[in-house]
Formats: sequence, C-alpha cells, structure tokens
Amino acid sequence: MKPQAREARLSPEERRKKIVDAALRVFSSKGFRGATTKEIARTAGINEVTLFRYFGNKENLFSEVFEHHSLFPTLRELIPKRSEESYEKVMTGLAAQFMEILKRRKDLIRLVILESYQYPDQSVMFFQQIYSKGFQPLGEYLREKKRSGEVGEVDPELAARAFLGMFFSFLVAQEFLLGKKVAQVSNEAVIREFVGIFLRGTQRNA
Amino acid sequence: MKPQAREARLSPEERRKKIVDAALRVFSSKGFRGATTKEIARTAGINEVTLFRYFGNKENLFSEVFEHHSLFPTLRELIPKRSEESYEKVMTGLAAQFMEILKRRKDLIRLVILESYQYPDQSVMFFQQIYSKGFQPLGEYLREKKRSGEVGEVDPELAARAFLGMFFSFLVAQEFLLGKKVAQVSNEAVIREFVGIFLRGTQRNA
DNA sequence: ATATTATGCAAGCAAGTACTTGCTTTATCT
DNA sequence: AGATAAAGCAAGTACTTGCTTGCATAATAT
Repeated sequence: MKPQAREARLSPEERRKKIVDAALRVFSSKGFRGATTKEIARTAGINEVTLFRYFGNKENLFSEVFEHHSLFPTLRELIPKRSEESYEKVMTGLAAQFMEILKRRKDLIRLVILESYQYPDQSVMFFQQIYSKGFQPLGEYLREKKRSGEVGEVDPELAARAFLGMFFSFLVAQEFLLGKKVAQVSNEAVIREFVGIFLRGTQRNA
Repeated sequence: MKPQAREARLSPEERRKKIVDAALRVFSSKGFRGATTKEIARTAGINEVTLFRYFGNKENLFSEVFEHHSLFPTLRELIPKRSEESYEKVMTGLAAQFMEILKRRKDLIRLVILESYQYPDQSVMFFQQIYSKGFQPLGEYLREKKRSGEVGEVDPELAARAFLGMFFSFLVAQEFLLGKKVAQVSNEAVIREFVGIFLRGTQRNA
C-alpha cells in the first residue's frame, strides 16, 4: 500500500485567483451568458460548488474579474517625462509597448466589447482607464512636442486617439476577426509603417 | 357593432425581413445565446411560433441575418477611378463615407465582434468583406498615387489599414464603449484631423 | 491522535428557453 | 359567400443552467 501523497492545498488567495483567471478566459470567449459556471470550474480545475462557496453567484465572479484585472500598467510611465529620446524613438517604443499590452490583455478587451452593451458601467469605467492612461498622457506628450515646435498644427488629443486607434483596430482585426487564418504581418513592419505615417503627419513642415 | 377593420397582411417577404431586422437588433445587443426567440418575436411584432414557421430554428435565423445584411456598398465605388479629384478630396470623402457606413452598420459590426469567437467562419467571411471592399480598393488607390509620385515611400496596403483603422477604433470607442455618456467630438473635426495627419504622413516630401 | 476546516461529489430544485402541437382566428382567393 | 392558407394563442416537452443541500473525504491546526 502506497502512503497517500498528501498534496499541499492552495491558499484561499491562490484559489481565488485561479478561479478569476479561468473566469476571464471563459467569459471572454463565451460572453457572460454563454459562459457556464460548470465550464469555469472545470477550467480552473476545481469543483463547481467551490466556485459558489467563494463568490456566491456568477455575477459577483464577473465583477471580480474586472476588479482584479485592470487594463494598463499605464502608458504614462512609458513616456519619458523629460524627453531625452527623440520623438521618433518615443513613439516607436510606445507603439511596441501598446501592442504588447493589447495582446496580453486581449481577453479582457474582448470581454469589455462583448459586454459593453449589457454592462455599460463597467465598460465605461474601462474606457475611462484607456482614456486616462492612454489617450491623455499621450495627448499631453504631443502637446508638449507641439509647444517645443517639433509637432505642427494638430489637435494633440485627437492625434493621440488616431495613433492608438491605428494599433487598436489592427489588433482587433488580427486577433479577433482573423485568428491565425490569414497571413500575419510582422509587428515590426506594422509599427514602422504606422509610426512613420504618424510622425510625418504630425511633424512641423520643415 | 363596428365592422372589424380588416388589416392588410404583410407579404411573406416583408414579414421575413421584419423578423430578420428584429433579429439583428436583438442578437446585436444580447449576443446569440442571450437573445431569446421570444424577444425577437416581440421586437418584430409577431408571434414566436411564426418565427419558427419561417426559419425552423434560431440558428437558421442567425445565418440569415448575415446573408441579408452585407456590410458594404463597397468603398470601391466611392473611389473615383480616374481621380479627377485631388488626393485630399478623395480621402476626405472616403473618410466621411466610411464613418457613415460604420455608423449605419453598427449593429452588424457589434454582432460580428460578439460572435467572432463562436462563429469564426461567419466572422472571417465578414472580415474578408471588409478587406476586399475596404482595405484592398483603398490600397490600390494608394498604390496608384504612389506610382504617380504623389504618395511617398509607404506600404499602400498597411497605409490603408492605418487609415480605416483610425476611424474604426474611433467609432468603436464612441459608439460602443461610451454611448452618449461623454462629450462627443464632432465628426467633421475628427475627419479633418485624421485625414490631415494621414495626408501629410503619406505624401511625398516636397 | 483528534478536531476543524476546506473541498469534492451526487443529486436535485427552480427557472428559463428552444421548439412543438392542437386549435382558433383572420385575411386573402375564387 | 365559402374555401384556403397563414398567423395567433395556450399549453406543453425536453433540456440547460444557476445555485443549493447533505454527506464523504482530505488537508490543516491543536
């Protein structure tokens, strides 16, 4: 008779996290209604009952997904305050980082789009984040560049939206609509091209 | 006793269309699973049973939504083949038209994003449309402009994606995530700004 | 070792929903 | 006016799903 291997038990926090992570994945692919608690439990590798013991009901779990996963490590930190680096370098780096973030948070983004109609509050909050952590800091940076004369007569905020928007929609098309079914363009090429257009489009005419 | 007002009955085609339209609306806001046949019927102003008599089941109705509503009246026609008009005029007009289309087809777009995971075939088909009717014609136009020297060293296809992407993501943010909750920017200002950036970004350096 | 606490498991309830059936009503056609 | 075909209505079936309960079991604390 083998002595039973007494497996160490996960701490409540770890367990909670495991469930929330699984929930994000399942919610993101099936939507709130399409996701079943059974599947979430299976994905998390726990019993369905345990899920209810932790969160009470499906809706609570859903909320917790949003609370635990905030979108951005903020772009603000990515923008060097005193721009020692060139405009081009900053924007290229930003684009790369932004795409990285979008890709990593793909599930969350999909979920927000999915449920934005049914849960407008959450999605508005979410957008506020994109705004305050994405558009706004970049807008400020561009405004600065405009003051210093490097950037010409553009609305800094709209320009920021244009810039991030190019990458956002590119990613949506690539990741959500196409999957792996279409010849992928390399990220580097896309970044180079988009950044190029944007730089020339915003720089002051020599 | 009033004589009963004998109401004229809709033709089968009209009825069918009414149901499909209602289905688009409900599917779009609730997703495939979230939408109930009962609600679709109520929205269409018909009896639920009639819905089944027409379409057999929910899935057929869903497919029909995609078949009956194709996304684009194609951008190709919007691009004057022999460009008598200036680059700027063409792109401005295109932007305006594109935004119009996106807005009008908002429900369909939302639905595709909603169900792209569960029904990848339909969404890929849908994207093919965006591609062949949006990206490709615009890419060709830009390639032409490049040949004629007006546009500089850019990848025409990626540039097309950048251009349409700016507007797409702007609309997603405005319509899906924000609703009417945030100060709207006028479309004209957005178009002017985005087109401006794009033009300067793609024109050949003088 | 013993008590305690957390988790798994099986079963089930209540509500919702896609879809059916049998029948009545109403508009249209001849 | 009478026959026909289409639509409405009420009820029901089969199935799913969120959530609960009672109990057995395994890990931790004393």
